Amino acid sequence: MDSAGRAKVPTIRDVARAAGVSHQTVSRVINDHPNISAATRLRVEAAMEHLSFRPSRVARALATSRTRTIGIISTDNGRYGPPKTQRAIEQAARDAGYFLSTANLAEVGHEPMRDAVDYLQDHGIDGIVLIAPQAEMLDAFAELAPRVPFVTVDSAGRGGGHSIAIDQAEGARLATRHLVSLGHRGIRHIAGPLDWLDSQARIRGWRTVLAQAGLEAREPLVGDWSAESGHRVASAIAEDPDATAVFVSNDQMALGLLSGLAAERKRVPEDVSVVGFDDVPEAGYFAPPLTTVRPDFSELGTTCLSLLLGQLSGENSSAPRPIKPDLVIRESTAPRADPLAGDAFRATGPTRPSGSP
Amino acid sequence: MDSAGRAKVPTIRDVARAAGVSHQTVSRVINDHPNISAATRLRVEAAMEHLSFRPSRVARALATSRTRTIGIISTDNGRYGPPKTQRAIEQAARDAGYFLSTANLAEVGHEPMRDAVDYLQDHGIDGIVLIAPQAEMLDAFAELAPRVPFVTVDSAGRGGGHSIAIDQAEGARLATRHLVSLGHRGIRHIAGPLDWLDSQARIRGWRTVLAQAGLEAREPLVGDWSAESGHRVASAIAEDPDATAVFVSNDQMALGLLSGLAAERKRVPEDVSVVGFDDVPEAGYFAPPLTTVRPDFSELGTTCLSLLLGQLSGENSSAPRPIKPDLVIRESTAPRADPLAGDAFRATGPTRPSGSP
DNA sequence: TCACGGATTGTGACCGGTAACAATCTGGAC
DNA sequence: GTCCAGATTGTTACCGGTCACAATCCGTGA
Repeated sequence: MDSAGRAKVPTIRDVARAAGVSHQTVSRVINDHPNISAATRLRVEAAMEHLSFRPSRVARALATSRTRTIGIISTDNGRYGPPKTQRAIEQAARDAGYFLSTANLAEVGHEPMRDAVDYLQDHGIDGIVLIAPQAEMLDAFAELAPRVPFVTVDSAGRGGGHSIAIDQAEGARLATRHLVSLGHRGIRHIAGPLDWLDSQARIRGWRTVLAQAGLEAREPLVGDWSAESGHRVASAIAEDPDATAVFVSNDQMALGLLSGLAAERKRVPEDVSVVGFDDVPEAGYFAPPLTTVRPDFSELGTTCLSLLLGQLSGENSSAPRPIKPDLVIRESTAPRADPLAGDAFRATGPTRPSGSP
Repeated sequence: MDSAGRAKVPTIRDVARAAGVSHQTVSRVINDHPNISAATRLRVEAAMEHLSFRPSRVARALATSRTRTIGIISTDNGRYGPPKTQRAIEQAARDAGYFLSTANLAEVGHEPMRDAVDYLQDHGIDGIVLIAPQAEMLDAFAELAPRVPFVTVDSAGRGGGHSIAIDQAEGARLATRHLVSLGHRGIRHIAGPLDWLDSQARIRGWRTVLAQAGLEAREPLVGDWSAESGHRVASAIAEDPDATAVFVSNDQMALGLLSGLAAERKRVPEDVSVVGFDDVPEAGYFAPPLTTVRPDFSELGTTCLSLLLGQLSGENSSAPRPIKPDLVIRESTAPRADPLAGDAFRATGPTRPSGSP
C-alpha cells in the first residue's frame, strides 16, 4: 500500500516534520494538552494518521519512568483458585487500560521470589499484584520490601489496605452450617496443605461452626488439593462410623473422595454428605452433583485492581472487606439419615443456608 | 542499611564514577565484552555490587530496540488446552531467560486481535506466540501481518515453520482405534465447537479410523467443551441402540456425558464405552475413571519457544513435527458386550494401543 | 499606541543505556 | 630503540519520547 522504501517506524519527529510543527507540539497532541489550537491539533493528527504513527511506549517509559504495566506474581502449583484469580485480575487490568506482565514462580521460596520481584522491577512495572496462597510467599515478599506499590491477594488479610481476599472462613462456615442444619453431627474436614492460608482459614471456619453447634471437631485429614489425595483419605472416612458428612477444602479433593467412597460402597449423599469448595465448572456433573462453595473471583479481580490503582494515584484506601462467597446446593448433601429408623428428615429436604447471624 | 539520602536508582554513570572508569566500560562489563582487563572488570563489578546497580531494561530496550520479551496472545474461552499451553510456554520462556507479556483476547475477532497485536508491538516485544485454537483467530492474525517474528500454536499447521501443535488427529485415531480394537462398531463422536481447529482435527482422526475399519461414521454431536453440553447430548447416545462407544472431544464433556448416561440408566463401560481427550488431572477420579488422550503440553511449550527463538536469531527452521499424544487407558472402556450372549471378549481385556501403522 | 498577561509554540537538555569511532597503551618484531 | 598491531579504554552521538523554560503571538485596558 504505502510507497515507503524502508519499513522504518516513524517517530514523533517524523510526524512533526510532516505536520510542519515542532516535535514537542506533537507530544502535546498525543498527551491531550489543553493549549493546542484546534487547527494545529488537526494537522498533527492527520500527519500521525498518514504515517500510521504509534508512540513508543519504551521511550515514554524511559522518559517518565512509568510504564502503565503491572506485574503479577503467582505460582504454578495452584489447582483452581490462583489461576482463576490471575485471569480475573488480567481481565480487570485490561479493562483499566493497563498492560500486564506475569512472573510465575517455579517454586515457593525466597530466591524465586527475589528473582520474580527483580524481574518485574527491572521492567519498570508500576505496581505488583502478589497472589499469595501460602504464608511463605507472603513472608518472602514482605522481606524484599519492593519499592513499588503492591497489593497482595492473601487469605490472611495481613496487608491491611494492601490486601484483598475471598472470605475463606465465611465460605467454610456456610458449608458447615449447611451440614449442621441437615442434622449431621459427625462432620469431618479434609483440608488442603496446611501451609496454605486458604486451608487454614477454611479449617477455622469449619471449627467455628462446629463449636457453636457444640459438635466435636476431629483433627482434619490433610490432602494436597489433588483428586488423588481426596481419593486416598476416603477409606478413613468410610471406616469412621460417626462420620455422616464431610466438608472438603476444594472440589478436586471432593471428587477424589466421591470416587473413593464409591469404591468403599458408601453412598453419597445417603450414607455420607459431601460439600466442596470452589465450584469448578464441572462440579454440577460429578456423581452426584456436588454441593460446594462458590467464590466470586471476578469481583476479587476488580477489587484487587482498583486497590492497586488507588495506590498508584497516591490515595490511601482503607482495607477492603473480604469477598463473601455463596453456597451452591446440589445433590451431594442430604439430611442425616435417622440412625434408628429409616429416612427421617425427608420432610424438610435440603434447607437453604441462612444469612449471616 | 545504606546511608543514601535519596532512594535514587543508580545508573551506569554512577557506577562508572564509583569505579573510576567511563560509563562505556561499565556497559562492556555488563555485556561481557571480551576486551576488558581482569582488574577493571573486578573493580566495576565491585562498584555495581556496592551500589546494588541493576541495568534498566527499559533504557536498553530503547537503545537496542530489543526487549527480550515475548508476547502471548490467547483467549479466555479455552477450557483446558489453551491455558495449559500458555502455562507451558511461560515456563519455557522463563527457562530461556525471556520475559513474558500476555494479551488475552476478550473475544475472538479482528478488532480485538488488532488491539492485542498493537498492544504487544507498542511494548516492543521481540516476538509473538499466538495460541489459536480457532481458524478465525488465525485468519485475523494473518491479515495483520505483524512485523515481528511469531509462532502460532494451531492444529491446522498452516504456518509451516511458524506453526506447532499437538497432533490432534493422531490423538483421535488412537482413541478410536482403541474402541475398534475392543470390538465396538457403533462408535459415536461428541465434537467441540466446529470452528475450533482442534475439533475439526479430532473429527478427522475419528473418521479416518472408522473408514479404515469399514464402520459407519454418524454425524458427530456437537458440544461447547463444557460438561453441561456433554450432559445435554447424553440422551441422544442413550437412545441410539447401536451406540456402544463414544469418543468425546474433551474430558469435561466426557464427564457431562458420564453424568447424563448415569441419569439414563446406562452403565459405563458395560453398556457404553467412553474415551475423552486431554487427560485433565481429575480424569482418573471420574465415575468410572476415564480412558482419555494425553497430549504433552510441556513438550509443546518448549518446541514452540525454541521455534520462536530460532526465528529471533535469524535461523530458518523447518516445520517441526506435530507432537504425538498418548492414550491413557482407565476404566471407562471395555470390550463390546456380545449382543447375543453375555460377556464375550472377556479373555482379551483392554488391549494396549498399537504403534502407528 | 503601548505594556501586559494568557495562549500557543519552539528549543535544548535529559531519561539510561548502546553503537561507532577515536585515543591510548602494551608488547613483540625488526 | 622504533614501529605496528592488537588490546583496552574513552568520547560523542543516538534511541524516541518528556520536561523545563524561553519565545512568540494575540487581544485588551490604559
